[in-house]
Formats: sequence, C-alpha cells, structure tokens
Amino acid sequence: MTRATPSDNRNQNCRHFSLPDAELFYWPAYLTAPAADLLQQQLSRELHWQTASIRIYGREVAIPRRQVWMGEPHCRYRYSGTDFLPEPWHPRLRELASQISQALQHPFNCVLLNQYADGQDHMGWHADDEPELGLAPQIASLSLGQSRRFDLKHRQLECQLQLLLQHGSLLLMAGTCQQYWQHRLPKQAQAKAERINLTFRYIAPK
DNA sequence: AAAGTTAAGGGTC
DNA sequence: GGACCCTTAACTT
Ligand SMILES: [Mn+2]
Repeated sequence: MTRATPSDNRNQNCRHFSLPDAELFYWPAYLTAPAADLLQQQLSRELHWQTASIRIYGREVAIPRRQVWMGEPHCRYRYSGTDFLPEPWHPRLRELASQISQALQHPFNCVLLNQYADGQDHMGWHADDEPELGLAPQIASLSLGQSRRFDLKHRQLECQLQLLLQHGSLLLMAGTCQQYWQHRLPKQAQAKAERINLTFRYIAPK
C-alpha cells in the first residue's frame, strides 16, 4: 500500500482526518495552479454540460448546477429515480483517472462532474451511497476554480466538519464515510466564480 | 411496503 | 439581502 497513511502523509503534503466512521485525506495542491487553470478551461469549454431534472418529494425540478457523467461503458448510474448512461471518456479525463488510481492505489473507472456557475449553485445533504458503488466506496474529489465550503455531518452523532475545497485540491472520502456521513456544498452568496468538481468512483463490471 | 428523498419555499433572526 | 431551519406530499426501491 503506497497511498498516504496517517504516518507518512506529511511528506506528501496530505492532511488526514480520522473521524468516527470515516477517513478523509486532503491534498491542497494535487494539481499545480497552472495545470488546474488549464484543465478547468478545457472542461468548461469541451464537455456537454447538462442540467438534469430529478424527482424530489413528487416534484420534478432542475438541479441547481450542471453535470456530466462519464466513464467506462458499463458504468450506469442511478439516483433520485433517474438513470444516467456514461459519456465516453474525454482523453484528458481518462488519463487523469488513471493517474489518480495510481497515486491512491485504488481503481477509478468513472467520474461525475459538477459545474457550479457561482455561489447560487449548490448541492444539498446527501451521501454517495448508490448500490452500484458498493459497501464502502472510495470517492476521489478534485476541485477546480472557485473555492467552496464543503460540509460533512454524521448521520447519528452530533459531529460536523467544514472544509474549504481549493483550486487543484484532491479530497479522498474513504472508510465508511458514505454509510455514516452526509455531505453538501452549501450556497455561498459571496462566491462569484465558477467551480468544477470531479468525483472519481469505481463501479465493478457485471 | 416502509423508508428515504443530491429540491424549493417560507418563516425567523 | 442572507444564513439557517422546517415543511413539503409523491415517487422510488
Ligand atoms: Mn456527493
């Protein structure tokens, strides 16, 4: 296992959070600023961003952000009663998935991209606990652009955490984070610029 | 079939 | 205006 652990992660400029029922690892500058700038511009321009509609409490509503689901052809993804088929890999993202897989010593074969135009775009409390992701999925979250707050709260314990996800940073959610915790990206009126988030996941082939 | 809901709207401070 | 709670009421698994 060559992934950063609590004992060696300082050498790799990684912050480790050992929480009840969850492990988080945060690399503030996984990508250099110029590399992150370039990737953000490229993705913003070249991807087919969609405003999906989902059903919630009986209402059909447009999600307050734009998204793309991408990866290996077998990676079907379902949430809030809507089925998503993956777009084929963008070459740069296939490469990035492979680099992150190697760095974290964990396979990633699909990615959900979310584009938040400004602080009005957001995502409410939820967990990435879809059955196709398995019991204790590892989720690697790369942030580009506008820094945004990221909140986590335990489902049962009075335990909450706020992180600031910065341009070029990588956050790994591991352990039983998705089973015992929820997370959100709250509205932030003062955030004026675009953020793009990439959450790399692994879905086993059938 | 009971439980859970990645949403918005309306209240308060 | 904005941050934070609470409610919503119907569909899904
Ligand atoms: Mn999520």
